[in-house]
Order: sequence, then structure tokens, then C-alpha cells
Amino acid sequence: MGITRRTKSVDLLLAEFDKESGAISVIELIERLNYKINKTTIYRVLDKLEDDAILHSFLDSNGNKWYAKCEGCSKHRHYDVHPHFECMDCGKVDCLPVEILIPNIKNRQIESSQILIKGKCEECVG
Amino acid sequence: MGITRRTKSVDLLLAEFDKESGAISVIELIERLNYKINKTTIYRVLDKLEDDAILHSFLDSNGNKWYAKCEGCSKHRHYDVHPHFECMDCGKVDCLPVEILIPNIKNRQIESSQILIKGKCEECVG
DNA sequence: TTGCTATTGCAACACAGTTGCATTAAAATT
DNA sequence: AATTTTAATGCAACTGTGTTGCAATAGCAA
Ligand SMILES: [Mn+2]
Ligand SMILES: [Mn+2]
Ligand SMILES: [Zn+2]
Ligand SMILES: [Zn+2]
Repeated sequence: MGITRRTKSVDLLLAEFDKESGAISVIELIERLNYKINKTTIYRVLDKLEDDAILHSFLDSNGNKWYAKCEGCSKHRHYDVHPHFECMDCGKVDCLPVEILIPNIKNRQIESSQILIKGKCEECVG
Repeated sequence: MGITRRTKSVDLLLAEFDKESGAISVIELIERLNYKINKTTIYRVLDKLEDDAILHSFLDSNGNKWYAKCEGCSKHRHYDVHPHFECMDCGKVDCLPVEILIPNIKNRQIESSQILIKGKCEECVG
């Protein structure tokens, strides 16, 4: 169930995603909004924003949760299925606007896939 | 640093992977070997078996750790890079012997990639 | 304003995974 | 076979991310 009331917590969280181009980890959000929003609230609001298809989430290579803005998703379907890129140098994580083809696999029915690519980002390469 | 002594714990763990075709989660191993090996030891032995390229590990969609046998890997290089498949019906997780092409991405240097596919396995597909 | 109830903060919890340290047991040495 | 060395183990306590229950608070509609 998504957001129904425009609260201070919702605004503060959305503001973080407006000033950020990439993804933000929940850990980072808790640090940034410490003293402003309780961590329980942060988890709960993020969860609702995902239900509303305003944000989407994924896990990094350590199993920690990250969120990023959705683009062109509707409430009942996330359209922006894409890989995520984790920079091994600076730690930045972002969404990659590329499509990766998952081939059919014999006798199996594929529902979804999660792809995490690790390497050096635009700023750290070279 | 890998295994140097052939202990009871090493044998018990390797035996689990011998009687299993797919991957096994650490959680499952701890349950199975309860009263036989301490969970700390399980984590430590698995870690060493991975160093020795006997096992490899990955995270499932909940961020929990799984291990599976390596095939054709050498101590300093894991050759069996492949996606993992998580059955949404029976919970089984296994290695997929297919190659998925990750395209080059402009201005980024790709070091590795992790692919987790979710769906219905051979036994659960209708 | 008032009342309804979604949202929040807090404290306590869940639980996978880690660490420090004393004890045990491989396996090399005598 | 006994001794020595030290890798490996068990245990208890811890870490850190994420969750839950509940009383207090604050959107928002009437
Ligand atoms: Mn994304
Ligand atoms: Mn595998
Ligand atoms: Zn970078
Ligand atoms: Zn299945």
C-alpha cells in the first residue's frame, strides 16, 4: 500500500533523490537524515514509494538495500528493468539504461532477473 | 587463505555438496549440520573452500549467502562465471551453465557481474 | 475546529554473519 | 609412540541491517 499523506518524511526523502543522480543506499539515507527522520520511518516510507512506483530497490554485492528513482513505471508494473552498476573505486551505484538479453532456458520459466555489474564508473575509469 | 588440514568439518561440508546437485544456502547448512559443526566453523570452512576454488558463493534475492561447487576453477581464478537461478515455487537455487553477454558500457570498465534469475525451475514449471 | 486514522518515534526485537579467545586436534617432528 | 606445533574449532558475545508492536502525533476531510 502506497503513500496517502504528504508528510515531512516523504518530502525529505524525495528531496534526497532529487539532488542525487544515482542510487542511494538505505544506510546512507539513515545517516543523512539522522535527527530528522527515524530509521524505521525511512524504511517504511521507502517501501511505500516503491509500491507507488516512484522508487525501485535492489541489493548491492553486500546484500545492502539501495533505492533509485523510477522512470516511466506505473503503479502495478515496474517498466524500468535494468542492470545496476557498482563502482569498486568510489562506491557509487547507479542504474544503467541498457538492456541485457536473458536467453530462454530450457524447461524453465523466467519471471525476472537482477543484474549487478561491478567495475569502475565514468569518474573513476582511466 | 585456504584449507590446510583435512578436518571432520571439511569432510562433513564437502559431503553435503556431494549429495546435492544445486547450491546450498549457509542457513540450510547450519540447520543440517546442527549439533555436528558450530555455525562459526561452517562460515569459516566455506570461506576457505571458496579460496581454494572448490566452492563459489553468491547472494540470493534476500541477500542470503549460497554456495555451490566450482567446475574447472583454479585457485587464483574462478572460471565458472554464470547466472544463478532461484525457483520461486520450491526455493531451489542452482547454477545455470549458460553464458550471458554483458555489452561494453561507454566510459566504464566492467570487472565482474552477478546475475540472478527468478522463475520456475524444471520441476516446478507447469 | 473537530474527529478519524495514517504516519511517526521509540524501544525492543530478529537474525545473518563476525570476532576474540581459550581449547582441541591435525599432522609434522622427534 | 610420544612430543611439539599451530591450524582449526566451539563458545559467547558482538555487529549491523532490517522489522515489529504500540502509544503518541499530525495530515486531512468533514
Ligand atoms: Mn535502477
Ligand atoms: Mn554457481
Ligand atoms: Zn567511481
Ligand atoms: Zn522449483
